[in-house]
Amino acid sequence: MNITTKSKYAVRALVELARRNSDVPVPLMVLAEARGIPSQFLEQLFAALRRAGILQSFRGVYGGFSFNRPPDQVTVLDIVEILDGPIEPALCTSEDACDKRAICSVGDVWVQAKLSVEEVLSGVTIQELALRESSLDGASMYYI
Amino acid sequence: MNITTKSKYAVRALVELARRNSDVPVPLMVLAEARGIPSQFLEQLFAALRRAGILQSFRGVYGGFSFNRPPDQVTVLDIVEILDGPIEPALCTSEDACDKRAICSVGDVWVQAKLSVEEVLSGVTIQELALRESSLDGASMYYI
DNA sequence: ATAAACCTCACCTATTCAGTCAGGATTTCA
DNA sequence: TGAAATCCTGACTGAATAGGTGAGGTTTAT
Repeated sequence: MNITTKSKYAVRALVELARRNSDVPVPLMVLAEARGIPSQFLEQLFAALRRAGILQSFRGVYGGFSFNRPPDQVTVLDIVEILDGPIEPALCTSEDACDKRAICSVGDVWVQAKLSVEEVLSGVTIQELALRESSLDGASMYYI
Repeated sequence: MNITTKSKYAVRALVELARRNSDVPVPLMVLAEARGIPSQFLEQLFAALRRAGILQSFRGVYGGFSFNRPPDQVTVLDIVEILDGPIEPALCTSEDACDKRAICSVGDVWVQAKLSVEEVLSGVTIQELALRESSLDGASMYYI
């Protein structure tokens, strides 16, 4: 299972959400347009994130989405695993996928790759990404 | 682009090849059967590896494959890149794939993940994997 | 009642994955 | 020379996944 545009879109939208006033829910349409994401596609992703406990949603007028778990406690790995499933570079990484365990040491390589990706992605939170963007914006202001 | 069974099969077959006498070429059929790989599928993979300069081939009776580059100079990353293409966890990793560079810092995360995988896979050679297997075999002999 | 939002689930098209098939070219040996 | 063993090539295929779209329903504020 790869990292697909699902995770990519979702992370972008979540960063957008994190940068806004967290007191009021933000309509999905606003996030989708701000980041150039097909809104009906994003609906699927946010529905999954809500079920997973990352987001909360409010229906009706003045409805929208907000974080259920604070964005500094949501890692990129969380999002990837919810939307794209566990990272498995080549199978052999899960227990019984390979029948040649005893005679084949190749699987270790893929496991190492998996762990390495997980370490990177679990080390970055949505909050951090939002802050990085803010500092980018700030920097670019000097050039305007 | 993910890491698919192509790389997985190819690495296994190459390890098998590395463990055999390198003086004579080994028929693909032998490697395929030793590792449970569909032989016609492996043919495609080995053809690509030959074109890429990893293997050399000999036709006819007593033909087969042998390494063109010594197996301690062939990394797992080499194989993956030849057969499955460059590792790109979510695009944004290549230059112009993302039009939001200036305002989006999310791409950095995927780049980090990519680099991290590349580091792991480029740190392991076919020779090393072959040696690991030999030591596994040796160890298991104590229990027979 | 109406409009703004979320919710659900089915559907769809293109691409990729994991092979298979058919036949051809080259080399060795009898 | 002919047969056998091996590599070589390109087309094809069935299944799954990726990346959405569409149609309609439910909840809520005004």
